[in-house]
Amino acid sequence: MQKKYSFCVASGHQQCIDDALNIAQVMCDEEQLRLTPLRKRVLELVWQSHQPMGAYDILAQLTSEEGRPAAPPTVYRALDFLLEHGLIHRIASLNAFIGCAYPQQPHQAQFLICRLCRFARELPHSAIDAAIADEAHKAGFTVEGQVIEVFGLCAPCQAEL
Amino acid sequence: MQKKYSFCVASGHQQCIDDALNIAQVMCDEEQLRLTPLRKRVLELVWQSHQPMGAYDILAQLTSEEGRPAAPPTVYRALDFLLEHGLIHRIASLNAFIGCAYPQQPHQAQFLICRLCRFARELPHSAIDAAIADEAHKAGFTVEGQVIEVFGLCAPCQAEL
DNA sequence: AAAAGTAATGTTATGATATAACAATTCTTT
DNA sequence: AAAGAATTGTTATATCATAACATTACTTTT
Repeated sequence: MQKKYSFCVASGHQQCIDDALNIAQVMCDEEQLRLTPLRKRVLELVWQSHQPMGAYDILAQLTSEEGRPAAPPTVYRALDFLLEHGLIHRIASLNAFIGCAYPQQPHQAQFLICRLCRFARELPHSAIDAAIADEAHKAGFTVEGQVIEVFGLCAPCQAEL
Repeated sequence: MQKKYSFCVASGHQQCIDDALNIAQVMCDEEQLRLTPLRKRVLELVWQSHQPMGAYDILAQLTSEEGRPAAPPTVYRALDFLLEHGLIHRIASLNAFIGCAYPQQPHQAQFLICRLCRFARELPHSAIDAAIADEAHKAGFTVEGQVIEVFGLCAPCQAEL
């Protein structure tokens, strides 16, 4: 059964997957990048849910649908490609990966992750960026990247308690 | 040779270590916690530098100074104790641990980490917290914890380029 | 002070995540 | 068609972390 997500339940989560794949395809076409069947399939698997997915979960899915078992480098290389071109993000504190909600422009992601349903919501260009830039500036620190992962309870899960 | 850190070079880094151990001792005395020799030694090792340190680095140090080799659970249990009581923090994106600069009051840490010298600077109660609280509130999200790790170049390292 | 109970540590094994190195294949260009 | 480059397959291993149970040490009760 397909898990339902409050924010995509109207159009159906399949729409999220289709959109992500289409955008990725267009982007790769434009930038002369090769969105191979493997890379596309891994991206699709990552998008199967809005919950961060582990590399070995992806591996297991690939193995189950191929005749032969896949090996870790197969998955990690595809993930590296997708990360490098901003199509997915890595959630460091979960050792997991999730589709990028805003692949159009390069950015550092920020997530609100529910500890119950594991839904990971990506915040677009929020005030958090500005606060970080400000703190870094005060310290004379040049920002190159960041890991922002906020854990807690999402609104729907709180309502259920 | 002892690595020098710009912000503690005046008093000497040994002062950082001594302070951290003293504060930990006082806190454990007050709260009836047992800062055993092992836990104290692990805390001291974590404080050997201002760079996040891996569990297996700590393990290697312990092994080299004991007659017998130490096993991973020995270190991880000590780290768990120190984490639980706010004496150290974990840097998720580096799988590493660092002494807490503000163990007096419970808090969620935020770090500026230099990719060259690996110095990890902990920011105390910054505007970043407020921005996160604000964004979370807008999303109806209740914050329970957070991982904030900013990477880039610290001021001294930029000056050297 | 001895016994019982609890907390901490030792020990062995294994789970979970990730990468190195090289071979084979496929795609692209010449 | 051949050469070169990129991708994927394959084997092995590195790295990070915990489960499960035995032993030791500390604390409380009697």
